[in-house]
Amino acid sequence: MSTKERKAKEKEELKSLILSSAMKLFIEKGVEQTTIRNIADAIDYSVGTVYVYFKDKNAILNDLHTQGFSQLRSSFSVLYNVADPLERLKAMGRFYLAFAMENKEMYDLMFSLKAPMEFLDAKDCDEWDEGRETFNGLKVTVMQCIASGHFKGHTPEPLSFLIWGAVHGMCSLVISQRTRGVQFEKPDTILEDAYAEFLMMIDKL
Amino acid sequence: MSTKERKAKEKEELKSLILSSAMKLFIEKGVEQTTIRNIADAIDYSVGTVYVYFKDKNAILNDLHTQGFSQLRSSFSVLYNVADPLERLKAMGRFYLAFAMENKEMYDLMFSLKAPMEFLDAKDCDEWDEGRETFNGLKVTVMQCIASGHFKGHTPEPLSFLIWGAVHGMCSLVISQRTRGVQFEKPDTILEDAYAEFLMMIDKL
DNA sequence: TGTTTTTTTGAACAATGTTCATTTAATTTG
DNA sequence: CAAATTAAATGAACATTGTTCAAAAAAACA
Repeated sequence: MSTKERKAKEKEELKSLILSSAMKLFIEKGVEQTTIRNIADAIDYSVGTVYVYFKDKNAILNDLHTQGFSQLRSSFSVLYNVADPLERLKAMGRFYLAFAMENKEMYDLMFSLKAPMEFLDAKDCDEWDEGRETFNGLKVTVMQCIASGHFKGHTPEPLSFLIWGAVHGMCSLVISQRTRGVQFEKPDTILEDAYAEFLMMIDKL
Repeated sequence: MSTKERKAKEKEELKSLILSSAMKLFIEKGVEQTTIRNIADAIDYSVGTVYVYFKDKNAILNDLHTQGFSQLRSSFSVLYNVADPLERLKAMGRFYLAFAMENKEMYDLMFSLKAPMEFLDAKDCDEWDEGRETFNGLKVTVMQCIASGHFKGHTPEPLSFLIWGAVHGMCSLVISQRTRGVQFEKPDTILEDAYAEFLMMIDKL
């Protein structure tokens, strides 16, 4: 059945087209400001078609959210060449920060917006695979740090969560514009400077 | 002019009524799920009246946001009795965490949602007074810690931002449900446990 | 070519934020 | 106190959303 295969491929392609177009618009004008009609217009299909391929807007958001985690993982993949766990941990932080700053809207979708999580509710699923996997990557590294003599007295899982929180927190404050008007002495480099503090902190643990 | 005063008071009261009713609904059903009609219904006024007292929904959000910072400040006010800056810093973190967990919707409004910041844009204002004041409280404490011999080698402002980020980050991940499905060994106490790690970390600086 | 299946369509619906001419109530004035 | 003026409250109406679904168009099949 050649036609069946071709049709399946075409369906996949249209689905991808909707996703990439949605992503583009989300990045350009923000998630909430992008309407289904916008997406439909951009790909020259009608509104109804979008709903053939996606149950609702949250489904699109959820797919994009998953895609974002792929990107993040692939950006992390280089790190598995770094043998020293402490160095790897530091690099992970740097990569995480860079990813967040280069993909602000995406980051928001991945770590802040409620919509993708609501989609999980909808198919009553407590599991959030992307999150667990990403966190485990961090936890493993932290455990290796402990195994090689660092972080004396610390417990791996809560410490990993703290580290995640620290890096995420700084990104989140910047992206949600809560650093605005705070009038830092050096506003342009505050993230890098704070990350330098983070590195120093890690070294003292 | 007694009538003028009374009228002004009545206006203030109705404004407060709208705000408190909105807050209640936001907490009950979430910010996005609460409509202006809901608010109007709750206080037995028409939709139009709400718009007499507030320019738009973001204006309500912004007022509530400001109110939230009052609350947070007043929760912090006890801390100025704590003479030792390091102890005060630790207590600030604890209070911040407690505030966030007890007022999740409010916290979201204060530190994550875009709407209150968009309102600032609307009256093209780069200043975000609440944020600056709250951050300064932290910075002053960190500087006192440094003055009394802690945090050697660290720079006050970036370090303060890192600390804010760490505590905020953990709250934000919990509130935005990104801890879900991560399957912590002890999910119920992860925040407290991570906070204990934070305290230990502070002590090592 | 005629029939069946698949895909696409866009008008229609409900819900939401928002506006504004009109009505209602309160206050002031003669 | 009655008329005139001012202030406050109203809710129908509009534009914009997400979403649905019967109908039309296109494609596949026989």
